[in-house]
Amino acid sequence: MSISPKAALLEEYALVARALSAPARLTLLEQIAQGERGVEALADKTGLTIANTSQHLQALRRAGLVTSRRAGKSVIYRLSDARTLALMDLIRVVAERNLAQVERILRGLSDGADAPEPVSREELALRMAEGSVTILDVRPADEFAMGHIPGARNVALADLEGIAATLDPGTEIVAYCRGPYCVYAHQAITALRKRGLNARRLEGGLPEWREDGRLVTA
Amino acid sequence: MSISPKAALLEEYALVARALSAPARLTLLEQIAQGERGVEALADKTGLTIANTSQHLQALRRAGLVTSRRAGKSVIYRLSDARTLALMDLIRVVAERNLAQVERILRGLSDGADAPEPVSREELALRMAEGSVTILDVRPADEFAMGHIPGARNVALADLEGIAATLDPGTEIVAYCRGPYCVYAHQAITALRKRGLNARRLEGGLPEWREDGRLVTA
DNA sequence: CTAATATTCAAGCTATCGCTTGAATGATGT
DNA sequence: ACATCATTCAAGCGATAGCTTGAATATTAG
Repeated sequence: MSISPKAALLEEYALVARALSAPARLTLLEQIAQGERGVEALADKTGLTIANTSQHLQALRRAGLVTSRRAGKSVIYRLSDARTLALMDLIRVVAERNLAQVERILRGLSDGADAPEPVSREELALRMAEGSVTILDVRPADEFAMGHIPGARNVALADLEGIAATLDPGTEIVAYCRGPYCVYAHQAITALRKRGLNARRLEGGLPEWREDGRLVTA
Repeated sequence: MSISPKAALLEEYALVARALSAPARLTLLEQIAQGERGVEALADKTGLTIANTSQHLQALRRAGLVTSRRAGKSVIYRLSDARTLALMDLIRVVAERNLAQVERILRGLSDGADAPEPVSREELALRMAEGSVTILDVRPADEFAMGHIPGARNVALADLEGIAATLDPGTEIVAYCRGPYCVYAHQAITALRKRGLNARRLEGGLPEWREDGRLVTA
Protein backbone atom coordinates (compact mmCIF):
# COMPACT_ATOMS: atom_id res chain seq x y z
CA MET A 1 0.00 0.00 0.00
CA SER A 2 3.03 2.25 0.11
CA ILE A 3 2.95 4.87 -2.58
CA SER A 4 5.74 4.98 -5.12
CA PRO A 5 8.97 6.72 -4.15
CA LYS A 6 8.52 9.02 -7.10
CA ALA A 7 5.12 10.19 -5.92
CA ALA A 8 6.48 10.62 -2.41
CA LEU A 9 9.33 12.76 -3.71
CA LEU A 10 7.02 14.93 -5.76
CA GLU A 11 4.84 15.39 -2.72
CA GLU A 12 7.84 16.71 -0.81
CA TYR A 13 8.92 19.04 -3.59
CA ALA A 14 5.36 20.30 -3.85
CA LEU A 15 5.42 20.96 -0.12
CA VAL A 16 8.32 23.35 -0.56
CA ALA A 17 6.58 25.19 -3.37
CA ARG A 18 3.32 25.28 -1.45
CA ALA A 19 5.06 26.99 1.44
CA LEU A 20 5.88 29.83 -0.93
CA SER A 21 2.41 29.98 -2.40
CA ALA A 22 0.76 32.27 0.16
CA PRO A 23 1.45 36.02 0.18
CA ALA A 24 1.40 36.06 3.97
CA ARG A 25 4.25 33.57 4.10
CA LEU A 26 6.24 35.54 1.55
CA THR A 27 6.05 38.66 3.70
CA LEU A 28 7.06 36.61 6.71
CA LEU A 29 10.08 35.33 4.83
CA GLU A 30 10.96 38.85 3.78
CA GLN A 31 10.89 39.90 7.42
CA ILE A 32 12.87 36.91 8.62
CA ALA A 33 15.44 37.69 5.96
CA GLN A 34 16.12 40.99 7.75
CA GLY A 35 17.34 39.00 10.70
CA GLU A 36 16.04 36.31 13.01
CA ARG A 37 12.97 37.22 15.02
CA GLY A 38 10.37 35.87 17.40
CA VAL A 39 6.79 35.11 16.57
CA GLU A 40 5.31 38.21 18.14
CA ALA A 41 7.71 40.56 16.38
CA LEU A 42 6.91 38.93 13.07
CA ALA A 43 3.19 39.17 13.73
CA ASP A 44 3.54 42.87 14.50
CA LYS A 45 5.54 43.56 11.37
CA THR A 46 3.19 41.70 9.08
CA GLY A 47 -0.11 42.62 10.70
CA LEU A 48 -1.09 38.98 11.12
CA THR A 49 -2.50 37.58 14.34
CA ILE A 50 -0.12 35.69 16.58
CA ALA A 51 -1.77 32.33 16.08
CA ASN A 52 -1.91 32.81 12.34
CA THR A 53 1.74 33.82 12.24
CA SER A 54 2.68 30.78 14.29
CA GLN A 55 0.86 28.51 11.89
CA HIS A 56 2.49 30.03 8.85
CA LEU A 57 5.90 29.76 10.45
CA GLN A 58 5.32 26.11 11.12
CA ALA A 59 4.41 25.59 7.49
CA LEU A 60 7.66 27.27 6.47
CA ARG A 61 9.57 25.10 8.90
CA ARG A 62 7.96 21.91 7.62
CA ALA A 63 9.07 22.95 4.15
CA GLY A 64 12.62 23.42 5.37
CA LEU A 65 12.72 27.12 4.48
CA VAL A 66 13.22 28.33 8.04
CA THR A 67 14.50 26.85 11.27
CA SER A 68 13.60 27.76 14.81
CA ARG A 69 15.22 27.67 18.19
CA ARG A 70 14.06 28.49 21.67
CA ALA A 71 15.47 31.52 23.41
CA GLY A 72 13.92 31.80 26.83
CA LYS A 73 10.22 32.22 26.44
CA SER A 74 10.51 33.07 22.78
CA VAL A 75 10.93 30.92 19.72
CA ILE A 76 13.25 32.55 17.22
CA TYR A 77 12.85 31.84 13.53
CA ARG A 78 15.53 32.32 10.91
CA LEU A 79 16.10 31.37 7.29
CA SER A 80 17.55 27.88 6.90
CA ASP A 81 20.27 29.10 4.57
CA ALA A 82 20.94 31.24 1.52
CA ARG A 83 18.97 28.88 -0.69
CA THR A 84 15.74 30.18 0.74
CA LEU A 85 16.63 33.66 -0.45
CA ALA A 86 17.74 32.28 -3.80
CA LEU A 87 14.43 30.51 -4.21
CA MET A 88 12.44 33.63 -3.41
CA ASP A 89 14.51 35.60 -5.85
CA LEU A 90 14.16 33.09 -8.65
CA ILE A 91 10.40 33.11 -8.22
CA ARG A 92 10.46 36.87 -8.47
CA VAL A 93 12.56 36.78 -11.63
CA VAL A 94 10.25 34.25 -13.29
CA ALA A 95 7.26 36.38 -12.38
CA GLU A 96 8.85 39.57 -13.65
CA ARG A 97 9.92 38.10 -16.95
CA ASN A 98 6.83 36.09 -17.73
CA LEU A 99 3.86 37.80 -16.14
CA ALA A 100 2.53 40.92 -17.79
CA GLN A 101 0.69 41.83 -14.63
CA VAL A 102 3.96 42.14 -12.67
CA GLU A 103 5.40 44.34 -15.37
CA ARG A 104 2.37 46.57 -15.03
CA ILE A 105 2.58 46.85 -11.26
CA LEU A 106 6.27 47.67 -11.34
CA ARG A 107 5.71 50.30 -14.00
CA GLY A 108 2.97 51.73 -11.82
CA LEU A 109 5.50 52.18 -9.02
CA SER A 110 7.57 54.46 -11.23
CA ASP A 111 4.49 56.56 -11.78
CA GLY A 112 5.54 58.06 -15.08
CA ALA A 113 9.11 58.80 -14.09
CA ASP A 114 11.81 56.87 -15.87
CA ALA A 115 13.10 53.96 -13.83
CA PRO A 116 16.79 53.31 -14.47
CA GLU A 117 18.41 49.93 -14.09
CA PRO A 118 19.25 49.09 -10.48
CA VAL A 119 22.80 49.42 -9.22
CA SER A 120 24.56 46.11 -8.68
CA ARG A 121 26.00 45.44 -5.25
CA GLU A 122 29.44 45.27 -6.75
CA GLU A 123 29.10 48.68 -8.32
CA LEU A 124 27.85 50.15 -5.09
CA ALA A 125 30.82 48.72 -3.22
CA LEU A 126 33.15 50.41 -5.70
CA ARG A 127 31.34 53.72 -5.41
CA MET A 128 31.47 53.50 -1.65
CA ALA A 129 35.23 53.06 -1.78
CA GLU A 130 35.42 56.21 -3.89
CA GLY A 131 33.05 57.98 -1.52
CA SER A 132 31.09 59.21 -4.49
CA VAL A 133 27.63 58.05 -3.48
CA THR A 134 24.90 58.76 -0.95
CA ILE A 135 23.16 55.65 0.38
CA LEU A 136 19.60 55.82 1.65
CA ASP A 137 18.05 53.05 3.72
CA VAL A 138 14.30 53.44 3.41
CA ARG A 139 13.30 50.73 5.87
CA PRO A 140 11.67 51.38 9.23
CA ALA A 141 14.04 52.62 11.92
CA ASP A 142 13.97 49.41 13.95
CA GLU A 143 15.09 47.34 11.02
CA PHE A 144 17.79 49.86 10.24
CA ALA A 145 18.94 49.55 13.83
CA MET A 146 19.35 45.80 13.44
CA GLY A 147 21.89 46.28 10.70
CA HIS A 148 22.47 48.37 7.59
CA ILE A 149 24.98 49.15 4.89
CA PRO A 150 27.85 51.16 6.37
CA GLY A 151 27.36 54.88 5.87
CA ALA A 152 23.72 54.53 4.89
CA ARG A 153 21.28 57.15 6.09
CA ASN A 154 17.94 55.92 7.37
CA VAL A 155 15.01 57.84 5.93
CA ALA A 156 11.38 56.93 6.26
CA LEU A 157 9.46 57.25 3.01
CA ALA A 158 7.21 59.80 4.68
CA ASP A 159 10.19 62.02 5.50
CA LEU A 160 11.68 61.76 2.06
CA GLU A 161 10.01 64.95 0.85
CA GLY A 162 11.63 66.97 3.57
CA ILE A 163 15.02 65.38 3.11
CA ALA A 164 15.15 65.70 -0.64
CA ALA A 165 16.11 69.37 -0.60
CA THR A 166 19.14 68.66 1.55
CA LEU A 167 20.59 66.15 -0.89
CA ASP A 168 23.28 67.17 -3.33
CA PRO A 169 21.95 66.97 -6.89
CA GLY A 170 25.49 66.30 -8.06
CA THR A 171 26.06 63.13 -6.06
CA GLU A 172 24.42 59.92 -7.11
CA ILE A 173 21.95 58.50 -4.63
CA VAL A 174 21.39 54.79 -4.12
CA ALA A 175 18.36 53.64 -2.17
CA TYR A 176 17.63 50.18 -0.83
CA CYS A 177 15.13 48.46 1.43
CA ARG A 178 14.34 44.93 2.55
CA GLY A 179 15.02 43.05 -0.59
CA PRO A 180 13.63 42.31 -4.00
CA TYR A 181 10.04 42.08 -2.78
CA CYS A 182 10.16 45.45 -1.09
CA VAL A 183 8.65 48.40 -2.93
CA TYR A 184 9.89 51.19 -0.65
CA ALA A 185 13.06 51.64 -2.67
CA HIS A 186 11.08 51.81 -5.92
CA GLN A 187 8.87 54.49 -4.44
CA ALA A 188 11.79 56.43 -3.00
CA ILE A 189 13.56 56.44 -6.36
CA THR A 190 10.44 57.70 -8.08
CA ALA A 191 10.00 60.53 -5.58
CA LEU A 192 13.64 61.56 -5.76
CA ARG A 193 13.85 61.47 -9.53
CA LYS A 194 10.76 63.65 -9.80
CA ARG A 195 12.76 66.23 -7.89
CA GLY A 196 15.53 65.96 -10.44
CA LEU A 197 17.89 64.01 -8.23
CA ASN A 198 20.13 61.33 -9.68
CA ALA A 199 18.78 58.36 -7.75
CA ARG A 200 18.95 54.65 -8.47
CA ARG A 201 17.81 51.54 -6.68
CA LEU A 202 20.17 48.96 -5.26
CA GLU A 203 19.74 45.48 -6.64
CA GLY A 204 18.26 43.35 -3.89
CA GLY A 205 18.26 44.70 -0.37
CA LEU A 206 20.04 44.25 2.89
CA PRO A 207 19.74 40.44 3.09
CA GLU A 208 21.34 40.07 -0.34
CA TRP A 209 24.08 42.54 0.55
CA ARG A 210 24.79 40.60 3.69
CA GLU A 211 24.67 37.33 1.80
CA ASP A 212 27.46 38.60 -0.45
CA GLY A 213 29.60 38.68 2.66
CA ARG A 214 29.81 42.45 2.66
CA LEU A 215 30.15 44.55 5.76
CA VAL A 216 27.02 45.42 7.72
CA THR A 217 27.15 47.84 10.62
CA ALA A 218 24.75 47.44 13.48
CA MET B 1 -10.45 50.21 -3.53
CA SER B 2 -7.28 49.15 -5.24
CA ILE B 3 -5.08 46.94 -3.13
CA SER B 4 -1.53 48.01 -2.48
CA PRO B 5 1.04 47.36 -5.18
CA LYS B 6 3.05 45.35 -2.71
CA ALA B 7 0.15 43.00 -2.00
CA ALA B 8 -0.51 42.71 -5.71
CA LEU B 9 3.10 41.77 -6.36
CA LEU B 10 3.13 39.17 -3.62
CA GLU B 11 -0.04 37.71 -5.07
CA GLU B 12 1.72 37.28 -8.39
CA TYR B 13 4.81 35.71 -6.87
CA ALA B 14 2.60 33.38 -4.87
CA LEU B 15 0.88 32.41 -8.12
CA VAL B 16 4.17 31.18 -9.53
CA ALA B 17 4.91 29.16 -6.42
CA ARG B 18 1.39 27.77 -6.30
CA ALA B 19 1.77 26.48 -9.83
CA LEU B 20 4.61 24.32 -8.57
CA SER B 21 2.75 23.16 -5.49
CA ALA B 22 0.85 20.23 -6.99
CA PRO B 23 2.63 16.94 -7.75
CA ALA B 24 0.59 16.50 -10.92
CA ARG B 25 1.90 19.77 -12.30
CA LEU B 26 5.47 18.86 -11.42
CA THR B 27 5.21 15.65 -13.43
CA LEU B 28 3.71 17.61 -16.29
CA LEU B 29 6.64 20.01 -16.20
CA GLU B 30 9.05 17.10 -16.14
CA GLN B 31 7.42 15.73 -19.26
CA ILE B 32 7.30 19.06 -21.03
CA ALA B 33 10.99 19.46 -20.24
CA GLN B 34 11.67 16.40 -22.44
CA GLY B 35 10.38 18.40 -25.36
CA GLU B 36 7.25 20.25 -26.35
CA ARG B 37 4.09 18.19 -26.48
CA GLY B 38 0.34 18.36 -26.98
CA VAL B 39 -2.25 17.93 -24.30
CA GLU B 40 -3.19 14.38 -25.14
CA ALA B 41 0.41 13.17 -25.18
CA LEU B 42 1.00 14.74 -21.78
CA ALA B 43 -2.18 13.21 -20.41
CA ASP B 44 -1.07 9.79 -21.63
CA LYS B 45 2.39 10.13 -20.11
CA THR B 46 1.14 11.31 -16.74
CA GLY B 47 -1.98 9.19 -16.45
CA LEU B 48 -4.20 12.22 -15.92
CA THR B 49 -7.46 12.73 -17.74
CA ILE B 50 -7.42 15.06 -20.69
CA ALA B 51 -9.55 17.71 -19.06
CA ASN B 52 -7.52 17.61 -15.89
CA THR B 53 -4.30 17.89 -17.85
CA SER B 54 -5.66 20.86 -19.76
CA GLN B 55 -6.56 22.61 -16.54
CA HIS B 56 -3.16 22.03 -14.99
CA LEU B 57 -1.46 23.26 -18.14
CA GLN B 58 -3.47 26.43 -18.03
CA ALA B 59 -2.43 26.98 -14.43
CA LEU B 60 1.20 26.58 -15.47
CA ARG B 61 0.68 29.02 -18.31
CA ARG B 62 -0.95 31.60 -16.07
CA ALA B 63 2.09 31.35 -13.83
CA GLY B 64 4.36 31.96 -16.80
CA LEU B 65 6.14 28.62 -16.49
CA VAL B 66 5.05 27.29 -19.86
CA THR B 67 3.83 28.78 -23.11
CA SER B 68 1.54 27.28 -25.70
CA ARG B 69 0.98 27.56 -29.38
CA ARG B 70 -1.49 26.08 -31.78
CA ALA B 71 -0.34 23.55 -34.31
CA GLY B 72 -3.30 22.47 -36.39
CA LYS B 73 -5.80 20.86 -34.13
CA SER B 74 -3.35 20.50 -31.30
CA VAL B 75 -2.10 22.93 -28.73
CA ILE B 76 1.59 22.44 -28.03
CA TYR B 77 3.00 23.33 -24.64
CA ARG B 78 6.65 24.03 -23.91
CA LEU B 79 8.69 25.48 -21.08
CA SER B 80 8.86 29.27 -21.15
CA ASP B 81 12.62 29.26 -20.77
CA ALA B 82 15.49 27.78 -18.80
CA ARG B 83 14.35 29.56 -15.65
CA THR B 84 11.49 27.12 -15.26
CA LEU B 85 14.00 24.28 -15.08
CA ALA B 86 16.18 26.28 -12.72
CA LEU B 87 13.24 26.87 -10.42
CA MET B 88 12.30 23.21 -10.35
CA ASP B 89 15.87 22.29 -9.61
CA LEU B 90 16.26 24.81 -6.81
CA ILE B 91 13.11 23.50 -5.18
CA ARG B 92 14.55 20.01 -5.37
CA VAL B 93 17.83 21.11 -3.83
CA VAL B 94 16.09 22.87 -0.96
CA ALA B 95 13.98 19.80 -0.34
CA GLU B 96 16.96 17.45 -0.44
CA ARG B 97 19.05 19.52 1.90
CA ASN B 98 16.41 20.46 4.41
CA LEU B 99 13.83 17.71 4.49
CA ALA B 100 14.71 14.52 6.28
CA GLN B 101 11.88 12.73 4.50
CA VAL B 102 13.49 13.32 1.10
CA GLU B 103 16.79 12.01 2.36
CA ARG B 104 14.99 8.88 3.49
CA ILE B 105 13.22 8.31 0.19
CA LEU B 106 16.41 8.77 -1.80
CA ARG B 107 18.26 6.38 0.45
CA GLY B 108 15.45 3.93 -0.06
CA LEU B 109 16.07 4.04 -3.80
CA SER B 110 19.62 2.81 -3.30
CA ASP B 111 18.23 -0.12 -1.41
CA GLY B 112 21.30 -0.85 0.65
CA ALA B 113 23.80 -0.45 -2.16
CA ASP B 114 26.21 2.42 -1.90
CA ALA B 115 25.14 5.40 -4.00
CA PRO B 116 28.15 7.27 -5.38
CA GLU B 117 28.06 10.96 -6.23
CA PRO B 118 26.52 11.66 -9.61
CA VAL B 119 28.70 12.42 -12.59
CA SER B 120 28.69 16.06 -13.67
CA ARG B 121 27.74 16.83 -17.24
CA GLU B 122 31.17 18.29 -17.81
CA GLU B 123 32.88 15.13 -16.64
CA LEU B 124 30.67 13.01 -18.84
CA ALA B 125 31.51 15.16 -21.86
CA LEU B 126 35.21 14.59 -21.20
CA ARG B 127 34.75 10.87 -20.78
CA MET B 128 32.76 10.74 -23.99
CA ALA B 129 35.60 12.41 -25.85
CA GLU B 130 37.93 9.73 -24.50
CA GLY B 131 35.42 7.05 -25.40
CA SER B 132 35.89 5.53 -21.97
CA VAL B 133 32.28 5.37 -20.88
CA THR B 134 29.04 3.55 -21.61
CA ILE B 135 25.94 5.75 -21.48
CA LEU B 136 22.56 4.27 -20.67
CA ASP B 137 19.33 6.15 -21.30
CA VAL B 138 16.70 4.55 -19.08
CA ARG B 139 13.71 6.52 -20.34
CA PRO B 140 10.87 5.03 -22.36
CA ALA B 141 11.69 4.39 -25.99
CA ASP B 142 9.48 7.15 -27.35
CA GLU B 143 11.23 9.77 -25.28
CA PHE B 144 14.57 8.38 -26.33
CA ALA B 145 13.45 8.70 -29.92
CA MET B 146 12.73 12.39 -29.43
CA GLY B 147 16.33 13.07 -28.53
CA HIS B 148 19.12 11.60 -26.44
CA ILE B 149 22.78 11.99 -25.59
CA PRO B 150 24.91 10.90 -28.56
CA GLY B 151 26.05 7.32 -28.23
CA ALA B 152 23.61 6.53 -25.44
CA ARG B 153 21.95 3.15 -25.43
CA ASN B 154 18.25 3.03 -24.59
CA VAL B 155 17.39 0.41 -22.02
CA ALA B 156 14.08 0.03 -20.27
CA LEU B 157 14.42 -0.60 -16.56
CA ALA B 158 12.64 -3.91 -17.01
CA ASP B 159 15.27 -5.07 -19.51
CA LEU B 160 18.17 -3.99 -17.38
CA GLU B 161 18.58 -7.40 -15.79
CA GLY B 162 19.08 -9.03 -19.15
CA ILE B 163 21.43 -6.36 -20.41
CA ALA B 164 23.64 -6.23 -17.36
CA ALA B 165 25.58 -9.37 -18.28
CA THR B 166 26.55 -7.90 -21.64
CA LEU B 167 28.12 -4.82 -20.08
CA ASP B 168 31.86 -4.62 -19.60
CA PRO B 169 32.65 -4.53 -15.87
CA GLY B 170 35.80 -2.59 -16.69
CA THR B 171 34.13 0.36 -18.38
CA GLU B 172 32.34 2.90 -16.30
CA ILE B 173 28.62 3.18 -16.92
CA VAL B 174 26.68 6.40 -16.68
CA ALA B 175 22.89 6.29 -16.58
CA TYR B 176 20.47 9.16 -16.96
CA CYS B 177 16.74 9.70 -17.35
CA ARG B 178 14.35 12.63 -17.52
CA GLY B 179 15.92 14.96 -15.05
CA PRO B 180 16.41 15.52 -11.37
CA TYR B 181 12.89 14.40 -10.46
CA CYS B 182 13.22 11.12 -12.29
CA VAL B 183 14.01 8.03 -10.25
CA TYR B 184 14.70 5.60 -13.09
CA ALA B 185 18.37 6.44 -13.13
CA HIS B 186 18.63 5.94 -9.36
CA GLN B 187 17.03 2.55 -9.69
CA ALA B 188 19.16 1.57 -12.64
CA ILE B 189 22.34 2.47 -10.78
CA THR B 190 21.25 0.43 -7.79
CA ALA B 191 20.52 -2.62 -9.93
CA LEU B 192 23.79 -2.37 -11.84
CA ARG B 193 25.94 -1.84 -8.77
CA LYS B 194 24.41 -4.85 -7.13
CA ARG B 195 25.79 -6.80 -10.06
CA GLY B 196 29.22 -5.37 -9.36
CA LEU B 197 29.24 -2.97 -12.28
CA ASN B 198 30.84 0.42 -12.00
CA ALA B 199 27.77 2.56 -12.59
CA ARG B 200 27.03 6.16 -11.71
CA ARG B 201 24.16 8.52 -12.29
CA LEU B 202 24.40 11.59 -14.49
CA GLU B 203 23.64 14.82 -12.73
CA GLY B 204 20.29 16.06 -14.03
CA GLY B 205 18.86 14.48 -17.13
CA LEU B 206 18.39 15.13 -20.80
CA PRO B 207 16.78 18.59 -20.41
CA GLU B 208 19.72 19.81 -18.36
CA TRP B 209 22.19 18.31 -20.80
CA ARG B 210 20.43 20.05 -23.63
CA GLU B 211 20.26 23.28 -21.63
CA ASP B 212 24.03 23.24 -21.37
CA GLY B 213 24.08 23.56 -25.13
CA ARG B 214 25.49 20.09 -25.63
CA LEU B 215 24.80 17.93 -28.62
CA VAL B 216 21.61 15.88 -28.69
CA THR B 217 20.98 13.36 -31.42
CA ALA B 218 17.47 12.63 -32.51
C1' DC C 1 4.57 26.78 43.66
C1' DT C 2 2.08 30.42 41.33
C1' DA C 3 1.62 34.05 38.08
C1' DA C 4 2.85 35.99 33.81
C1' DT C 5 4.40 35.69 29.09
C1' DA C 6 5.23 33.56 24.48
C1' DT C 7 3.91 30.17 21.60
C1' DT C 8 1.29 26.33 20.01
C1' DC C 9 -2.82 23.51 19.59
C1' DA C 10 -7.71 22.61 18.41
C1' DA C 11 -12.12 23.56 16.47
C1' DG C 12 -14.88 25.84 13.18
C1' DC C 13 -15.89 28.61 9.12
C1' DT C 14 -15.47 30.13 4.27
C1' DA C 15 -12.99 29.95 0.02
C1' DT C 16 -10.30 27.52 -3.03
C1' DC C 17 -8.10 23.33 -5.10
C1' DG C 18 -7.92 19.12 -7.68
C1' DC C 19 -10.54 15.98 -9.91
C1' DT C 20 -14.55 14.13 -12.60
C1' DT C 21 -18.21 14.35 -16.01
C1' DG C 22 -20.45 16.13 -19.89
C1' DA C 23 -21.08 19.87 -23.03
C1' DA C 24 -19.03 23.65 -25.98
C1' DT C 25 -15.50 25.57 -28.94
C1' DG C 26 -11.87 25.53 -32.71
C1' DA C 27 -9.47 23.73 -36.58
C1' DT C 28 -9.26 20.45 -40.36
C1' DG C 29 -10.65 17.51 -44.25
C1' DT C 30 -14.40 15.86 -47.27
C1' DA D 1 -21.66 22.92 -44.74
C1' DC D 2 -20.69 18.71 -42.19
C1' DA D 3 -18.28 15.42 -39.53
C1' DT D 4 -14.19 14.68 -36.84
C1' DC D 5 -10.70 15.31 -33.62
C1' DA D 6 -8.16 18.02 -29.91
C1' DT D 7 -8.80 21.08 -26.48
C1' DT D 8 -11.28 23.98 -23.36
C1' DC D 9 -15.17 25.31 -20.56
C1' DA D 10 -18.64 24.69 -16.85
C1' DA D 11 -20.74 22.55 -13.01
C1' DG D 12 -20.35 19.73 -9.07
C1' DC D 13 -18.01 17.18 -5.30
C1' DG D 14 -14.85 16.05 -1.46
C1' DA D 15 -10.63 17.61 0.57
C1' DT D 16 -7.69 21.16 2.04
C1' DA D 17 -5.91 26.03 3.02
C1' DG D 18 -6.07 30.24 5.56
C1' DC D 19 -8.06 32.77 9.08
C1' DT D 20 -10.35 33.44 13.67
C1' DT D 21 -11.32 32.37 18.43
C1' DG D 22 -10.42 30.29 22.69
C1' DA D 23 -7.94 26.86 25.29
C1' DA D 24 -3.54 24.35 26.31
C1' DT D 25 1.43 24.10 26.78
C1' DA D 26 6.19 25.67 27.81
C1' DT D 27 9.37 28.80 30.16
C1' DT D 28 10.72 32.37 33.28
C1' DA D 29 10.02 35.61 37.35
C1' DG D 30 8.66 36.19 41.94
